Amino acid sequence: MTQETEASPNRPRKDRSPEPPARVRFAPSPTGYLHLGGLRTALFDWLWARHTGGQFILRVEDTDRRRYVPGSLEDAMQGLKWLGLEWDEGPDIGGPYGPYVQSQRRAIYQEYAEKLIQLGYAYRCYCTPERLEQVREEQRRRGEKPGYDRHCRTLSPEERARLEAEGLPSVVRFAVPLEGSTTFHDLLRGPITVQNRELQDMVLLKSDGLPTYHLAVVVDDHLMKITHVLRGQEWLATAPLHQLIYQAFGWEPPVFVHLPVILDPSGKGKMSKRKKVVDGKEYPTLVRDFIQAGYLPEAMFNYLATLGWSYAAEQEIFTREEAIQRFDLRDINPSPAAMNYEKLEWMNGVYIRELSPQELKERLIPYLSRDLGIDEETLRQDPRLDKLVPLIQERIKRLSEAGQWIDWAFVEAEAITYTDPKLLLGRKLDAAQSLAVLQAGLAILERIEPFEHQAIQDAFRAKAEEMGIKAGSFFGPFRGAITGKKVSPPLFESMEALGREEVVKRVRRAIAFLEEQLQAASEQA
RNA sequence: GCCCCCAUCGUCUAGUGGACCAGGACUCAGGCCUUUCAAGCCUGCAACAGGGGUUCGAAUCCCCUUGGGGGCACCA
Repeated sequence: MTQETEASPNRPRKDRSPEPPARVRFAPSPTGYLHLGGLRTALFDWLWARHTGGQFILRVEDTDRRRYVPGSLEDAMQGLKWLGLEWDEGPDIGGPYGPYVQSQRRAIYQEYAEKLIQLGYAYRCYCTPERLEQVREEQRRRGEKPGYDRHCRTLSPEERARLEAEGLPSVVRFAVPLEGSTTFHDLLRGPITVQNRELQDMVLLKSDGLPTYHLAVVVDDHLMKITHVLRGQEWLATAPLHQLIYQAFGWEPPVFVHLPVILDPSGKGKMSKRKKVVDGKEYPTLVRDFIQAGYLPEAMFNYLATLGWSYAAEQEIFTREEAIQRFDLRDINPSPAAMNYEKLEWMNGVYIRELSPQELKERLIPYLSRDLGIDEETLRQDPRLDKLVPLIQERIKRLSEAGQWIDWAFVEAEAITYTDPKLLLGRKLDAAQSLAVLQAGLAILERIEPFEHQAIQDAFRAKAEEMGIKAGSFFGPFRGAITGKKVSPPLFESMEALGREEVVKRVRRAIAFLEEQLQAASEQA
């Protein structure tokens, strides 16, 4: 047994001092169903929490009431649970820093917004959406960068008092320094500096009293003692603003980790939440659709972890525990990664083959029930399924493919049609020869004891040799007769699973069909 | 348009100045096995975007160009 040495390509990366327990959160907004990018962010969050022995927190960022999609929070929680990402604090289980739903924290944000105003880092703005749009329109026309013109930033106290007395609705905006620059640190990219003049006086508190993301995320991450903020790269541009808000409050910012976006399979463009169509093929992007398509959570876990991170130089397949042990935020690749569905499929196949047949059967049942129209309990009791599952285990890549491999076993003989004229013909055999083969085989099938795959196969091989026909050619007509397909699970095991009665019935039907064909052909001649 | 980020086979990646005429995986091609289809095994194709530096030495450090991505809301 070779010990893993320093020179091994699978050695752990750099020696690093152990990290203190981290507090990380996954903060979905219930504005749509959970998609792959969100799930990967959650996975990295969870991995880091578990690696450091810290906490993984679920927080709901529902501050946009207009875009709320009913059921999306439940969808996100289901998706996380499906992948095995259990959270330590969250809206459903509570925790020491609750509530974990932002819409229930209004008063907190208002208090902190007020504090910023008092400190001079924020101001009330009374501009109407119409005026804002007009300003942007003019800026665009002049070829300038569109943005708020800071009209209300310089209002005199008297003017403010007047507008306030009129009862005008207002928002709270952050007062970005007019000069200088702001530097924040991204764990993967190092220090990033931007000129303050590039920044906007973003809205912190909306006129409906709810905060925007910028205020809510800073306040909550601070109050909830979040140590590492993992989020999509789309937040990189506003990170300087967040840095300024931390500074204004006098708080220590967390470690920022902006994760690279996941690109669609073509490699160009972020994967959208909708199903992606590339080269005429439709790909799932929502977690629920991946579940429907029959991907295993352990395969998805493994695959997703390799999108932007790698376990070891020469090992693609690894367990949850191994991932936890080696995962390090510093090893995340900052460049965007394209989703590779073929590799996911391959990996899913690997995990399917690793399952015990019993386990696979259990996982297959919901899909088979759906696709075959048979209720789950009936399927569970059906002894044929126990024989069939091992036969398809190394043939399916997704659970949803099982139905089309074994549907023939769950229908009446009459439902098997032989409309494809080649279906019942053995390789290099004509109709008459194939008929003779079926008749010879039928005689065996009717009386062979026991009705088991090895015995049947031995008898068939002997008969084929006797008739001077290659075994493969001899078997072909039976495959067609019994399954109605050119491609099927191994023939003799399939026969055994179906049982003598049904097998004989189907072979007889096939013989009758071929006889009819030959009859019609001779009449025509 | 402006700002920011990124850059190794088609794709995911290993690689942190010499052990690299660049390793693994998916895909693809060929072969073996074989009752179809798979699975498995073997072999092969295939990359450091380009140009300048720094250095005895650069995939690795710096600059420019090019390409790709992200962002520019009272959305997150």
